[in-house]
Amino acid sequence: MNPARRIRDEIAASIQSGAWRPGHRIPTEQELAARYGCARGTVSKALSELAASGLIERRRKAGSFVAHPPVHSAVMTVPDLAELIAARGEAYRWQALAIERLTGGDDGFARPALAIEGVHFAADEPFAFEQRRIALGEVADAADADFEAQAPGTWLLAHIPWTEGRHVIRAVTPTRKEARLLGIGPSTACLELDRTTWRAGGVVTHVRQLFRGDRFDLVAEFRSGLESARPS
Amino acid sequence: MNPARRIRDEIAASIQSGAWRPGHRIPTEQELAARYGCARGTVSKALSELAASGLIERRRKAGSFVAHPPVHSAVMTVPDLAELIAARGEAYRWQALAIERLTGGDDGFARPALAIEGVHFAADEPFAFEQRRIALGEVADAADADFEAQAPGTWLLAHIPWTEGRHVIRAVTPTRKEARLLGIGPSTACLELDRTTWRAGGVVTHVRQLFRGDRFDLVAEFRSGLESARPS
DNA sequence: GAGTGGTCTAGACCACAAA
DNA sequence: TTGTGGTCTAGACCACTCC
Repeated sequence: MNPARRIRDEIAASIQSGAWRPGHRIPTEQELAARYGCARGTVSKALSELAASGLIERRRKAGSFVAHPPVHSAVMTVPDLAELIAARGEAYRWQALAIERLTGGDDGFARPALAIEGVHFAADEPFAFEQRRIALGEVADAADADFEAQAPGTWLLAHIPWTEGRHVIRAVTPTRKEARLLGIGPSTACLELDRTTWRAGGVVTHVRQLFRGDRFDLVAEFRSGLESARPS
Repeated sequence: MNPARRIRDEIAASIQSGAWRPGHRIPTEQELAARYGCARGTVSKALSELAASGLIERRRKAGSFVAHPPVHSAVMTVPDLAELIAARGEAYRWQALAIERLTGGDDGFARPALAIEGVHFAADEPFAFEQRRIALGEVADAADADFEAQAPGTWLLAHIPWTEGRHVIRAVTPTRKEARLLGIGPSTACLELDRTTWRAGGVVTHVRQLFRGDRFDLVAEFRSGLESARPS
């Protein structure tokens, strides 16, 4: 077995089993190198990985310590809707309701922009209602895309990879119009997902998606950061 | 500047700016070492960090390539409610409604177990309703804890650090009883958070929390995995 | 077979913070 | 001042996989 991996995993096991409590001091790199019979660089690599995963905290001169657990950091996978629905084995369809070019006005979003409204369908039933703005200053190509044929999220994913962003998730009661578009009663709870997406400091797009509460839920997982099996 | 960090950041910038598209081949470690005038180990460290953050993919003999972006992996912070409310500057209070020891029966949860129901208050108004089970086989100490005085989540966080788990988030309409406990109308949408928590393969606790939709929302952020500033 | 990443070594120097 | 982590080097060998 990999020496570095072995050191890393044994320490991680000591922490996760509760044998080493938060605040516990971990042996120094030199001590570990002697104990495992390897070079200090190898120990350093193992401890660096543990620190990167948040399990331990390292301070110069003081040493390495078991970190205090973060309150809860979970990884949530927010799929592209077209892929999500296809993965469920249902037919996916996007229907644009309105596409408008915004040049003036001020709603806090950059101009010029594209404003798009539409509905995502799964198996020919409404699944989510979407309202989006795209900053043409950041994504000039978007002006030529055909958002009647392709959902803007799918297009953006293919053309603007590696963005940063922020979601806000809440439960809301839909407006009458929204309930009608989603084919639900006016008091059915909906999950609202607000996502703002940046690249290099500039806002690329903002989208508000409204899901039928009875058809969609989000899943988030938290692990100790290690052995990151690829989420599929 | 750190050579390793400099290499890492320059490559990351090339990817995030869109100059290097997904699939683009990155120079070999040897080429980069020559270009930056440093040892191959330094380059290797930089590329390993990029690979760990998911920005690139490395294959032996073939080389390193810009990865295809994950659909969306966002990090969600799920705070301890006592801390969350204290951080808002409001008074926090926990009120237990029922505490029961389960020895028989079968609801899919291990026995013996503790079943707890209660309400979290912020500024003396109901904030969330909670139903929880704790597996006493995994957490024997919990039998002696005073869950009238302290919310079980707070106790568990202090006594069982470093767990793994899974959240399911959805929007629901509360039952009459739940609406009454939360002090809301029966058609106010609520955010439901179902969390199962493991340690070493065994389920430690399961909790269902119901939040007033008008008082609570979740935030999740996605970055490129680098320069992880600690979420506060 | 040959090129690439993966890992390890032994040593060195530096930066920083605690004592 | 001193102990600790942080980083870098030059070299070595291995493992994998594409050709």
